[in-house]
Amino acid sequence: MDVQPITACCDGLLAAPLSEAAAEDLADAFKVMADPVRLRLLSIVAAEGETCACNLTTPLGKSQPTISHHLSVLTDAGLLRREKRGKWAWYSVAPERFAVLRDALAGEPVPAHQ
Amino acid sequence: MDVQPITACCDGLLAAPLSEAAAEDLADAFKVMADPVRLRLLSIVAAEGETCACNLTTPLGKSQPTISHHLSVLTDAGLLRREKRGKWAWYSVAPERFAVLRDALAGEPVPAHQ
DNA sequence: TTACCGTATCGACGGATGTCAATATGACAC
DNA sequence: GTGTCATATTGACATCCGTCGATACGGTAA
Repeated sequence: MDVQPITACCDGLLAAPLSEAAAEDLADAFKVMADPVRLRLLSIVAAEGETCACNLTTPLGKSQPTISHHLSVLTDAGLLRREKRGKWAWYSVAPERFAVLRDALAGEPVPAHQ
Repeated sequence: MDVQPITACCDGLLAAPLSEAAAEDLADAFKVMADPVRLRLLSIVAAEGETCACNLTTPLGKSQPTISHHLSVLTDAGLLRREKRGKWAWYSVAPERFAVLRDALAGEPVPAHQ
């Protein structure tokens, strides 16, 4: 109930002026990516495939509540999927979600400037 | 003296685990994008082409120091270029910089999952 | 049931950051 | 020179957010 739609935008923010609402949504999406612990969690889960949360607490040198918090943020944002099996929580990446951010950054074919 | 290099990463953060340093750099880059005012400034400058700062203060409903601050953040991050002509400051987008973020989000060809 | 374990939530703290009023800087016109 | 305008900087404030210890929840096993 938290996965924001990012409705308005998305021919790339460089294509046309963003509405206030669209800018808010996009900023929220980027905010999720704007933390080194979350980026490392994403990269580890992506590399491992489906990963138990128990494998994620140790390697980043953060406390268990902190890791759990970041995993929730990533899951709420739709970047990770969580599946509970018994007492373990298994995480995997939801790659569809990354396309939204990538598209927002597109906007131009990056011409060699000048 | 502020444009961070984002040295280590960049086959996409989904390709391989990020080092602590690479994650820090990438997170800093995303942090710049994680503000609605900055996103709107980027989109306006991109749409207008080269734009005078005087055209940017009014439409976002923020004070002149606030806009100036955000423009500096974007410029320091290498996303905007600033050129002073007389007493006016002209801004234009530096699209090369966006590729770094886009590449970091690539990592996978986004397979239709399941 | 009780005991233990993995995970999530709560509450509090501290640091980062967006914001604005006031001020400084620097350029043009007179 | 003085005055005015566009922009940048400073300083202070409030809010957001990453972090952790303590605790709660839920499952498994005896």
